[in-house]
Amino acid sequence: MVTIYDIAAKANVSAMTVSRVINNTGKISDRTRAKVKRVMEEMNYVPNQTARSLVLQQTKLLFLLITDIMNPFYTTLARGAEDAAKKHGYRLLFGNSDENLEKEADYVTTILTTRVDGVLLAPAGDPSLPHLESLQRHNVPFVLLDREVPGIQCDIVLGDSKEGARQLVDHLAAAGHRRIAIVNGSSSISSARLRLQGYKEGMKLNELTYSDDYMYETSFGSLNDLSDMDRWLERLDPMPTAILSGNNVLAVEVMRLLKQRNMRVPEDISIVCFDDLGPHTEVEPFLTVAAQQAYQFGYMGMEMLIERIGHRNEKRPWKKIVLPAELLVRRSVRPLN
Amino acid sequence: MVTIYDIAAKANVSAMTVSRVINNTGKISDRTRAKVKRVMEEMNYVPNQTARSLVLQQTKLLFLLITDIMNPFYTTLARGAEDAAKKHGYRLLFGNSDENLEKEADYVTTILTTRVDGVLLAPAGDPSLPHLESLQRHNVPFVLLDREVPGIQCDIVLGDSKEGARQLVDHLAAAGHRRIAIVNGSSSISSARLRLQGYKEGMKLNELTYSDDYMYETSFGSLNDLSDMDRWLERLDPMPTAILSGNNVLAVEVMRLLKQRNMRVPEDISIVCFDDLGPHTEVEPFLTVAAQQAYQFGYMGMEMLIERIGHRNEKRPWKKIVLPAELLVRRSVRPLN
DNA sequence: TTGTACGCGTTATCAT
DNA sequence: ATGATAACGCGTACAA
Repeated sequence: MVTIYDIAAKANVSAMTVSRVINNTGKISDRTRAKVKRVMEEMNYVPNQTARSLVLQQTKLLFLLITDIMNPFYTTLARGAEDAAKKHGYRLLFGNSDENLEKEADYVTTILTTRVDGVLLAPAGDPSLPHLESLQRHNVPFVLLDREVPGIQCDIVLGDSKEGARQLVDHLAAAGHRRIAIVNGSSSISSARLRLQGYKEGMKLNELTYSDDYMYETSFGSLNDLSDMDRWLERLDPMPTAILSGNNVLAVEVMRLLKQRNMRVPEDISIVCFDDLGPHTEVEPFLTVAAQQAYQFGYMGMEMLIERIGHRNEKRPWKKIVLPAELLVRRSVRPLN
Repeated sequence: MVTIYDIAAKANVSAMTVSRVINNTGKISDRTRAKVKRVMEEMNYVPNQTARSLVLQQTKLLFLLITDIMNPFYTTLARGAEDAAKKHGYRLLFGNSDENLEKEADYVTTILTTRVDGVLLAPAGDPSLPHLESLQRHNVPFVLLDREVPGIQCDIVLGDSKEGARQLVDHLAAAGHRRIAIVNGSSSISSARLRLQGYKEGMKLNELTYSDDYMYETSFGSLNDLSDMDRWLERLDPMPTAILSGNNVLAVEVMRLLKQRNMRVPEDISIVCFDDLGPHTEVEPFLTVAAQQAYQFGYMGMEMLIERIGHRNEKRPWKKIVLPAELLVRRSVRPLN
């Protein structure tokens, strides 16, 4: 490997001079600088970031941990995070926990041993607490995305889940729906809890009755097996006229199930959900959704993180950004009145 | 930061002994090992991968560079790559070139300075040549994905683009279509060239006439502006009855355009394309496609890469994997006979 | 303006 | 079974 010493020898200067040329620090005569640069070119020199990291005690590496790389919400978010990181000269390591605590634990180990400068992460849920405490213990700055974790104080970017869910219920109620069921992610996830809460409040405000039977809790990720949800739906009597889904992936699973049961959307049942389904829809977007600003989650979260890293010694107050969801009315709701 | 010296001091052993415990190398008495382990626990010791990388001359980092993080083909591929990397104890750095040569160049710089152990990449196109030569010059093992680059010998995973395109034409021809147009990615991309070639051969085999007017070349990424493609379509006389799209994203763009023109698919015009649209489709998959094994691209490519890294000194012959595309017949083609 | 000595945290080599 | 020393490639502090 070509090192600064090889350059130094060939250019008849010291390694220090080469270092200064590379980093544009200190005073260097134009002649020396030109000579060193020429030799670097000739020898195809590339600085060794590993050595640099060791001495500088910073890697210029950031880590983004998401929970579902197949979900367009997270890929769009990743795009925002990547753009912001790049803008500030950081590189981005990348992981996908699959809503799985053990995979998340593995990634935390990687994060720690890699000595990344900071972490942007969507935690798997409340049980992620020890993972986050571990990051804190090791002084790794992090910003949470989309989900709060009780017991952790930190910078965070959230969507307005409660308000968004209420809007979805309002929309359904305005269309004349009275029996509205909800399919939601795990109650160990703060955003799922808030969506449920917003749903309940929306029901109450619209003077609709809520029953626990009308709630089905599962995972936010893709489902391998729809039979359990099928049994839930089977038992409902009377059938709901509409279903609110806690996120986009679940909405698709619900539609898959309805299809199996030969029920049409929205003729037989209406559907709304949180999060949009990404730009690459085969046909005109169909689902009525509370769309979140996925790109902004990543972009703003990353800016917060880098800001925090820049002032890691000061104890600035934690920042919390709450992004509103936008109701996009499309064709998955049937007017009943 | 807690180092092996801190552990060593507290455990009354040398740093070397601590290192041996960590890496399970050499002979250590059970008593010493237990003591060292206990101290490591107490002090929350985490090995410093940076220092390790410097001395071992390997980072255990791999890099995946794709061209469109919003495209489900690539996210699925990424998932495969990640799974394979993890299985072998590697971590994965991640970049998104956006089909853009300059972004690609930036990432090559990152790759070089980071001293990753290997790279898995979908090149932006033939002009990526100098970037790949740069990797070769610096002895960075890499595996190409989806696209060949003339002038570069290396391991590679390809889809059978020619055969896939021919199948799509066959399917259209069998449905009675005679005027088939093609919307394709840049001809500087090998897979786009092969798809065009497969299309032409398919036309010939089915005794259909091909005219250059019926070919529209653009970028494989999302289009900001459909007006140019609109003018192309406008000029066609007679109108094609079907369009073959070079990939999934372009197919969606074509459908967006047709929608603007109030043309229905497949009633007014039929559409087929390369690549599927991912698992999260709002409604039942609609497009008839030549589906590629996206996950396998990533998984097998990663295994090849790691295999290559393990034998980087030997000069084994380059491997080339060609994955077949599978025709999935759905509802975007109207039978004309 | 340029150079010397040292340290970042770890592992390999050689010694005991 | 354990330890001392050097080395990985670079940047900081200080000296010249």
